[in-house]
Amino acid sequence: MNLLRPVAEVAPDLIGCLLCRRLGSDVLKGAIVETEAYASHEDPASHAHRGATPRNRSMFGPPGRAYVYFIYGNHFCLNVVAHPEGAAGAVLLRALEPLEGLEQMRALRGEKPDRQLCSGPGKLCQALKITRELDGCDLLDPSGPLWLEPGAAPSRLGRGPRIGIQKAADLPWRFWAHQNPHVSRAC
DNA sequence: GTAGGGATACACT
DNA sequence: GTGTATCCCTACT
Repeated sequence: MNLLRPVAEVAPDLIGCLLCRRLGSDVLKGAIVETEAYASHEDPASHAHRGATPRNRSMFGPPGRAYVYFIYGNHFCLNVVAHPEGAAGAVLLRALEPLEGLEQMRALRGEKPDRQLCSGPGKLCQALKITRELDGCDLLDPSGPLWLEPGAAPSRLGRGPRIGIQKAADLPWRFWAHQNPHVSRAC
């Protein structure tokens, strides 16, 4: 995975990759089924739009790191930092298909149908116990607490506008695995 | 459909 | 330092 590319190219490539989380002696795994790209200052919906701040500093750091932020007083969102040299950007992970460690996920999320364990950016962070402590951690290090592994790309990708934003809502920078029941919403 | 929640950024003293 | 508008959501009705 080459993360030194524009986020709009990296985001679709991350679909199908595995997100792995180490919790004690257990490893939780899920396949990424939905992402959104957030670019730099040219993207008004991106946190990086108005320059670096203490909150978004991870977006300006090296690609391959995690950018975790707190939103709406309740939820965390996990991004993969990716951008060309000198820019900033991140790919928001919006949904996972749970593969391993479902017992742990249910314990963290409460008893829910499997397809609701990770079908949203806040949900997947809760299911994998992702908090701001993981902000800035190296996702390319399999010995760390959180990392990415290559996976099988789906045969078909869906593509459309991003969710929940006001600005640049027409850019088709949301990507998902076509007809996968674990995406946050059908399209 | 809408209530709820807390952090953040920025414009003002 | 204080006030306030905004925010990439979830869970409930």
